[in-house]
Amino acid sequence: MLEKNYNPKDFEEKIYADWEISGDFKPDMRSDKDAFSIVIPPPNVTGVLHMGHALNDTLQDILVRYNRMLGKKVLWQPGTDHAGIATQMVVERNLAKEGISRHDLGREKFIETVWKWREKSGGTICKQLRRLGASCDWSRERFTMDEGLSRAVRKIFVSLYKDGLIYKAKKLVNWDSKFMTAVSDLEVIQKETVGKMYYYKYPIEREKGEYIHIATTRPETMFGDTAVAVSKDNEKLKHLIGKNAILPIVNRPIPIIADEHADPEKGTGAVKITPAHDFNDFEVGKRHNLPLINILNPDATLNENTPFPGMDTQTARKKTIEKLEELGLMERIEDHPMVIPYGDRSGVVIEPLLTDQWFVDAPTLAKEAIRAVEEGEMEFVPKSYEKTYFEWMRNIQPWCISRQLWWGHQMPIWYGPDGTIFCEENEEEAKAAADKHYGKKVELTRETDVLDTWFSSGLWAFSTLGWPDKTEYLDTFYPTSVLVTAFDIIFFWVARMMMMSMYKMKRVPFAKCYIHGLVRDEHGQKMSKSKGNTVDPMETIEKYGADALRFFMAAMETQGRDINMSESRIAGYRNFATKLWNAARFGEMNQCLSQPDFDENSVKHPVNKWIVAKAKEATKEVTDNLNNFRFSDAANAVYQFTWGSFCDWYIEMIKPLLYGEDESAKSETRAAFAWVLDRILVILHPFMPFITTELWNNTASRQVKLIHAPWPKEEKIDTAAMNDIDWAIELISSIRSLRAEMNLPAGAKLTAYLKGASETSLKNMHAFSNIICSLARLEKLDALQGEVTPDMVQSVFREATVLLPLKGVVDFAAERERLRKELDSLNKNLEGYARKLSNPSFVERAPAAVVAEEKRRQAEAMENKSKVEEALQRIANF
RNA sequence: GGGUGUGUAGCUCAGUGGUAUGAGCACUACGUUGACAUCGUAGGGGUCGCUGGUUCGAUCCCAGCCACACCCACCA
Repeated sequence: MLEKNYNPKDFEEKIYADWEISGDFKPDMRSDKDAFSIVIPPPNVTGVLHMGHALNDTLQDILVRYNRMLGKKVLWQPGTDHAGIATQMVVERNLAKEGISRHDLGREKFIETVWKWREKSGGTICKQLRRLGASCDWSRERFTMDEGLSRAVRKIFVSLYKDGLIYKAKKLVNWDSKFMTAVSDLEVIQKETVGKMYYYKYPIEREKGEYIHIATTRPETMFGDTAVAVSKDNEKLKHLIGKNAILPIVNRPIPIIADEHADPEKGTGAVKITPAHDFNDFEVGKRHNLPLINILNPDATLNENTPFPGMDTQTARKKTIEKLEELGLMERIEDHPMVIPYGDRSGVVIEPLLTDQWFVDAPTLAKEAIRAVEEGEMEFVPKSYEKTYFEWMRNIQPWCISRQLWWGHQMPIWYGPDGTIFCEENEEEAKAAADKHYGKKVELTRETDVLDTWFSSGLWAFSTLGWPDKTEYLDTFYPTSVLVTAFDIIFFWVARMMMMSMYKMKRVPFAKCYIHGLVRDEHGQKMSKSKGNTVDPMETIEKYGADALRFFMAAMETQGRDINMSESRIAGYRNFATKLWNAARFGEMNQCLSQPDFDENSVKHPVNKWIVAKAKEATKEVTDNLNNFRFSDAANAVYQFTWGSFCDWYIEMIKPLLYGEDESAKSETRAAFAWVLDRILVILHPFMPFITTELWNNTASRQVKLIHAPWPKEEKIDTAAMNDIDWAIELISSIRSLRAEMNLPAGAKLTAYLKGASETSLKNMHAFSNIICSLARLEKLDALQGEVTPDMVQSVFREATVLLPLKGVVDFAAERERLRKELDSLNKNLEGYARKLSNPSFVERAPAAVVAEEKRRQAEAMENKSKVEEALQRIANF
């Protein structure tokens, strides 16, 4: 017996454990059906589940469960990401509590500590994914730092290096002074701030009283200036070109050069050029062969190339200004809106810094990645994201992959005594290569830099399947079927996976890429810890059940839009689960048992025929929409059917049958009920796996587990049977509504009321009374088939127009006006139809079906016109 | 500066070239009839951002405008 109340906590975890223990998430490798695979976007090993994961993983689980029920070989490959900076940060923070820094431990010990930490705390998010119901094959769980994946990383790295696609270069990079590492462009967040613009002047060499006026937001960088640029078209300043300015305080002469970078309209028209600390200036420096002077230490304090070694930039800025003021060179300071780059993890200002770093030749790798999308080998859903992807890929810059961290994949690079680079997959090979190169044994030192986390993530689609080994899984599941991810990760991950996969596998990593939005708070604000508007999915699950949260995510997921969190809506879907639970209880109480040999096509009673047809219609809608990644439409179809058709109408309509005397109708109805409930459980299962499984297990003894139950194949839908009752429902609804409008006493029979009505009104209700008779039949629910026709319902509406004014409910004049307007509009339409149909080119050239449709519409409009005229006629009497 | 998207009921959002059968929540009235008050029945509530154009007909297509959001690049 089912419990009286739906209480998800009673069974969700138990059911999940059963699936996992029974190996229900593992693909059936012996099956000859198609493969379907998804690799999970690996959450950070430090992560805890947030609503974004809940959305992302719910969508994947829906696809995975649906395809599993289609009988395919399904693999959902799970795992976590080592998340270089994030993880190192967490562990360092823990150490700091004990007063230890990573430098106290040393590299090796520190890495050991990270591994230990991961053992202990790294599994949180995977546990939480289980709670959500994610049907990943956990036996295949991977971690980007696993030996297998690390091997893949080394192999790709060496291959890229040997193909000349990875190189070392001294370049200006984004430097994070907190972690003291380079970061990629993507890891830099630009933030709007109101800063200051400083105006001051540099004296001109050997020309007393002559100055060049400079404007800058960062005066302290002047010690790295190696030129001042002006535009050659700048009439006011071009006479200075070729002369030298004297850099104050340090009294270093620097040339005044002509460069198009200097915009005469901006600032003072003259730009100080600091090639080692500004990306634009770096380019100017290259054009003019300027020296590069680095003025910063790795921790962003000034170095010995400045008068203020060891000082942080803010203090140095003040000092510089003071000095300039003392020298009488400072002119003014203004507020200035500007954008300052910050590290996305560290939150500190990112400094452009000149260092040796390693780069991937992204522009070259991007070519194939672009082509694959252009030629449709990989499709974005929604398609509009293609544009974003192309835009980024076509303007891609070399990707800085080296990080001066400890936690991550150490680069497979060894240096010989003279600095010669040996890039091999392991130390032995590097040594061998070095021996060969030098003709003798030499000592090698390994590069200490580690790789950007996204380097290993880029290989995820094939490294998790066993590459570089040839494995059955790689063979079966690569390329994967679809990648599901949020738009903010397109550049970080999707683009890199595409590049890496096209490079090494020569095939796309996934056939489709479904992009969803972000989960925001209920007012559309981005969720963030600092705003305090985050909602913890675990708490939501605790309160409403995982099914309710999942269904919410599915029902809200319309392609390409962000989702606003709404607790009331989640509660609504919990209520939906309750509704289904109670419907199942109703079935149980009425002995509606699933019958194995039941043929749903053999039902006789109109109500049963109707619900069977409706169930098939809903199935088709769910199927079609899931095939097209239309999650909300799919979820709504099953919701509407279950609540709107099955619970609201079917159950009410079969009560007289179940409580009645007709035994054959009764047994047919019981079986039909059970069949429909089973159907609901099947098509709802991908969305609400827990409650459906619980009901499946408790309403009958089953041959198959619901998780493996076959998804219904395409079915013929008896539309005639469906229409009969659909019309009846519309009819009943309209009559109920009418009753309310007429203020009938509660419980009064409409027929009784009509008996008491005046002759005149009854006269006008000829058609209406027909419907009342139909209603009477309906309530008995016999001989229903074919009794209620669209015409009857039409007449209800028509007659209502007349009836309502009678009772003073509707304003007569307004009603007349409305009808006149309708008549006008119909006349206009009729003109249009007539014109179109008398146009020879339309009649001759348009497809026959279109012309027929036009004629049908014309006929319909004519009919409507006469009805409206008739109504107007009648209304005229009142 | 470049790009993308959004503007529909009180709120959050679906949707469509043919009178908006819109959904959930909120609201109002009535109702504890034997699945369900985590419920039922009914109701109120919309100039579908503004202005033009195409069309017999536009909320939907096109153009312009207004407002908002996001992404990319830059600002000495």
